Amino acid sequence: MLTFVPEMGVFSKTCEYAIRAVLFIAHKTAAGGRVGIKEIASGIDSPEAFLAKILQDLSRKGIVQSAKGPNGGFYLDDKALKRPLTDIVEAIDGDGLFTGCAMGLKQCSEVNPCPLHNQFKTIRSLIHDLLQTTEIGKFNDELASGIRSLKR
Amino acid sequence: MLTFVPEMGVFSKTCEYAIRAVLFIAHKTAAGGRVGIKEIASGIDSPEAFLAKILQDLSRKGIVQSAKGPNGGFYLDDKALKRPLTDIVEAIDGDGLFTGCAMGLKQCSEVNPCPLHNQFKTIRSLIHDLLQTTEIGKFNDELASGIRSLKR
DNA sequence: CAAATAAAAGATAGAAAACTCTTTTATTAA
DNA sequence: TTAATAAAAGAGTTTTCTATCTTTTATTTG
Repeated sequence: MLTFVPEMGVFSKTCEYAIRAVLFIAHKTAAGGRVGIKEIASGIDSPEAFLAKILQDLSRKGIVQSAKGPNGGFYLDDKALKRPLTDIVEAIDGDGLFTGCAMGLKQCSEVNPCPLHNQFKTIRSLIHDLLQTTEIGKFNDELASGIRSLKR
Repeated sequence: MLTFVPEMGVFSKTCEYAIRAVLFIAHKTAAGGRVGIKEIASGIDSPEAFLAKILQDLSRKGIVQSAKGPNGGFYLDDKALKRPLTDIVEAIDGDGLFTGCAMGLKQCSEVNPCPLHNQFKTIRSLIHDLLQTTEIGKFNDELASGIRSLKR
């Protein structure tokens, strides 16, 4: 019997944590300063050690900035604040969501289309446009005021 | 280092195979008859044993019909041919794609929205509408003529 | 400089998804 | 009624993804 039912979100779990963490860092450090892994993990309700690995990765890729030692932590420089959400998604999940075939065909294209090719082309580009036109810093105010949530 | 880059399609791999297999069975048996697992697996380029498990599951759930023994195989009755693609997706992946939060929040809703709630509500319902309004038998002609592909 | 702090790095563990193999059951037809 | 066929069922294995733990490196402050 096939008993598993995947979570099947649009993004991987790693990517979900990544987006939440980056938005959390963005609004927490908008006025300067840094925020530590403990506070981030509890602020977005994620496993601390796992999130540490994810942020390590994002830091290496320049999506977030970090500093070691006392008063250290994660933060975003001005450039990072203005990056689109696509940068996070592509850093973690790659571009499969934007370019892949819904039915898993390797060579699905205009000349060799799967049955759902045209419809999903539209949907994929909607998702891409949405993420591409949304800057990381966009939600800072709504997060500060509490009308948007990053946990639960 | 985080070295993995998930495939991250919209559906699980199991579900991709399921959709392709069901559409294959639909067009192969539109004029009556049955089609065996070997022919289906090679027709959609999927691992045979794994697909057998998936079809077993779909058969139990009434999405496809099957018969054992010589001249046995899989087929679709009239009712099954008219079912929407959502039935396949929900049978395999559940409804997480249609109802879940893009950022993985358990209680994301109108009153407790994640930053992407409104935008993804639109996208999720677009995907649902598309699958809900598309009957399994819809592609039979295009598949028969070869202008749509289920492999590669 | 020593102690404390905090992220980076390395190594490993656990869970879920993807996939395989073997045995059993049902059906057909010689 | 036996042999052949083909799916169903059961019991794995492998791979990938998610998560944890320990050690190291860098930075700050007393």
